This record gives sequence, structure tokens and C-alpha cells, in this order.
Amino acid sequence: MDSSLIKPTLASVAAPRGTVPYAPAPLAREDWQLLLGGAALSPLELASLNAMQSLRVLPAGTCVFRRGEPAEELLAVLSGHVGLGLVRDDQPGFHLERTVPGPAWLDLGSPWLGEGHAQDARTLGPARILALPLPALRELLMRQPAMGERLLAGLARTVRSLELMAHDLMHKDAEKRLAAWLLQRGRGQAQLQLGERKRDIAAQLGITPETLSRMMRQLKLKGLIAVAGYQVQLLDPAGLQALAGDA
Amino acid sequence: MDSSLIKPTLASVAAPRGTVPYAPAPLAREDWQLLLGGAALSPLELASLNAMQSLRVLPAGTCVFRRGEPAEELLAVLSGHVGLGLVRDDQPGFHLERTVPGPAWLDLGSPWLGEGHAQDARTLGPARILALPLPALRELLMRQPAMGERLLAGLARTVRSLELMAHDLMHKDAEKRLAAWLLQRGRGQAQLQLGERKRDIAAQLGITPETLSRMMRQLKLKGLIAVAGYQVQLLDPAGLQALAGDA
DNA sequence: CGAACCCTTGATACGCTTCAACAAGAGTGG
DNA sequence: CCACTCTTGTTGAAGCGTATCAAGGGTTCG
Repeated sequence: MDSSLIKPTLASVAAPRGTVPYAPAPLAREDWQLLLGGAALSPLELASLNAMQSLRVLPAGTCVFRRGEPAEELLAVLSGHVGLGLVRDDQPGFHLERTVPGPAWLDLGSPWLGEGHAQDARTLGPARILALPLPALRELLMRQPAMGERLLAGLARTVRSLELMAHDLMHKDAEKRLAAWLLQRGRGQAQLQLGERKRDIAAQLGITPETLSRMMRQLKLKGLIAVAGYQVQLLDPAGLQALAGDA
Repeated sequence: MDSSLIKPTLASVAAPRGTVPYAPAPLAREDWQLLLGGAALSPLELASLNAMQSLRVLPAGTCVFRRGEPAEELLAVLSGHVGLGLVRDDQPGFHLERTVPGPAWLDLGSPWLGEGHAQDARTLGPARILALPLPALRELLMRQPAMGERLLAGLARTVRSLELMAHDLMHKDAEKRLAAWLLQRGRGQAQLQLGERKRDIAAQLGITPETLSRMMRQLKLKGLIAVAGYQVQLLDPAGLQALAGDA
């Protein structure tokens, strides 16, 4: 069985609304800690969070929320990948701009603005989505002000990541961005399995699928990576780092 | 006296550290409200904020903070413009990436991460900088949890703005970005005075000064704007909007 | 006055997109 | 089982958009 044959699931099928009712099972402590970071969560905090939490189990290609829709919950991806982008009325398909790999917050900001979501979100593969209703969370914030700081840190991390993306789009060419993306996705692992379609990767990098294909070949020719289908091996992480750097 | 002759102040001079001691004068209620948004601030909140606040009055081209420097205060620009970018060791000058026009938060996120600032910041013109020390703010947050929500909303707005910037960099060409920038900067006013050097505007748009010059000429030729030095008139806002749009 | 900026304009080069064609699965229905 | 279609990734040729390089003019300041 060749692992390179494992292909990402489709994302361009019709996107029905996720209607699976929430599963009432409480989350593990580690799940919460990964999302909220900071100091260890107290049993009281854990209990409050588990009391308000609701979980949605969504198949691939499901719509999580639509642009303009009022944001009344804080959403997080527990497992799987969720894509943020736009459905354009004049063109078919889904224009992906950014993917959120679980576990991570999906939209931590919109609920506080009261303006609704700014983008569409849909699952790129099977995913588990965590939702915290805003009213309950507000109440928790009043009782446990330390929770506010965890949320602030989470949003600050989003800001960091977006600043980095803007920086890269302005100052790095496609090859540098791909190298940086591979390193970030690899997280130290030399072997990595692409969990999404290559065109979705290209969309995240702000390039066309054709260019991504060419850049992959470039890196392969330079001996920095080895590619076999959806399996990529980082042969020379230091070389990739040098190529991706701001130099 | 021709107003188009008003030129932006230099920003490429040596950047000394801001050393002006804080002025103890309390801020007006409107200043706080503009920054923190949301419901009207209570007298108690105002008093607490004014008690911890410190103000720096900085001349043009002053360094506000450096990359990597620990972030122990929440910073806001009360008046003037502050540029965020990078000083590169190998190249001279300051590589601007984003400007923050006062009144607005300058760096609302870094203090919560405990990792220091991610970019350098320096004033593009004379500016007044507000600082709220983190320990005092933490204490206020514990006593007044509603303040946390105001900060969350502020960070969420930053996220929105960065998402928009990334979107534009990926999907809009230079002309579209310039049109969008002019509309945003105009804020409904047809007449607008460029407060910064054109090369700084170009840097924000992710293009070179040469391209900015050409795009300005393009818009002028199309009859959408009229340009006289640093004075720009939006002749056809609807046309600009159509050109800048995602269509 | 020269020197140091700044903005502009033109010529050229390069990166990336676009368009078109093709091969390789995956799903479907005969 | 096959033919058929749909989607994906790949490759090549042509063209657009923007950067780069070079030169010139305007303004400010010493």
C-alpha cells in the first residue's frame, strides 16, 4: 500500500449546511488547553467550558458559516482542516484564502464585533467543530476575568500569523513562500503528507496551481525536497530555511 | 498659499529612541471612547484608565519600539501616523509595511503573547503615543471584566483589517489596491491631503514608488481623480469603488 | 552654488498568470 | 468488464503586470 496514493478528499462538491446536532460529550482537558493556552485551566473553568460547549461533527465540504451571517459563537477546529475564503456569485466554486488546521481557533474575532462573519468557511475534510455561544461565554468572562486574557492571546496569535502572511505576500516570491510553507507544515518532521488538494495549497500561497507545480519541480531539481504524489520529503531543511528567509 | 505644497515630513532620518517623559494630563473622554469603542465608558473606568496611562509626545522619525523588544505596554496612536515595518541589517533605511493613523491602537496584541514585538515601529510625523502598562491593565481587567471585551473587539478589528490586506494582495492588482486605498483614506471626503510620502504609500500597497506614480497617472487619465502634488481629489468615487471592487 | 532628497518617466527584464493540451485516477452506468 | 465523464495535476507557449535600472527635474537645505 503506497501512502503517496492517499488523496485529499474533495472540497468542491455542493456544500450543505452542517446539521448534525451537538454531541454532549465533554472535551478532554488537553483539547481546551491547546486552544486556550496560558496557565493550567482550573477545574472550575473546565467545568464551565464543558457546560456551554457544543460539538459538531461535519463531513468533508460542509459549510461551517457564511459571509455576513451573524457570529454568535466562538468557533474552533478540533480536528481536520477548515478553509476560509469566499463564494463568488459570478464565478463557480470556492475561492480559498486561508486554511485553519485543527486544533486551533477558527473565528475568534467576529463575535466581538457584532458585524457577522467576513468570510465563508467550509470543511476541507471531515472535521470536528467546537462552538461556544457568546452569551454564556460573556457570563463566564464576568466571573472569570482571567479567561479574557487567554482569548486575547489567541487573537494576538491570529494577528501575528496574518501579519506574517501579508509580509510574505509583499516581499517573497512564490518559491520562497512555498519553502516557508513546507517548513511550517513540516513542523520538524522530514516526511509530510499533504492533507489537502494541491490547488488549495496554491490558493493559500496566493499562486495558481500551475505555478505551484512548477515551484515544486524547482525545489525537487535543487535537491531540497523529494515528491511522490501527496507525499513530500524535506531533504534539506536548512537549505529550505535559507531559501525561505528574508535575506 | 497652495495647500498642495504641504509636504510630509521626513522619516528616513536617524531614529533616536523616544525619551520625552510622559505628560500627566488626563485624556478626554472622547479619546478613550474612540479607542475602546462599545458602550459608554463609566466614570470609574475612565478614572482607572487615566490613572495608569502615560503619554509620549514624539517628533517625526522617532523609534517607538524595536522588533524583539519585550512588549510590556499596550500602545495606541492618539494623533499622527506611526509606521510598522522592519529595519534590515543588510540594507539601509526602514522597510515600511503598514501604517497606523491615529487615533487607533498601535500594538494591542504583542503584550499578551509575552514574545516581544514582531516589527519595528517609528513615527512618520509628529505623534502622540499613549501607553497602558500591562500589570495595571491586568488588574483593571480583573476588577472590570467588561474592559476585556472592548480589547477583544479592538483586536478583532485588527484581524479584519489584516485579512482584508492579505485578500487584496492576493487578488487585486496595483490599480485596484490604490483605488481601494484612496477610498478608505478619503472616508467620504472628496478632497484629501496625503499625509505621508508617496513612497510610504507605495510600501503600504506592496508596490514600488515607480508603479504608484504610474497608477496615479492611470487614474488621472481615466478621470477618476485629480492630482496636484500631495493633494488628491476623488472626482468619481463610484467609479473608484467599481474599479476597486472584487468583481 | 552644490548636495541630498523626492517624484516622475522611459526601457528593459523577470515572475507569474492565462490559455490550451494531455495523462492519470475515480466514479458512473451500460 | 468497458466506455464515458469529471476532476486533478502537469507541462508548454504566450502575454500581462510589476520590478528594476537609469536618467531627468523639482525642491529644500547647507
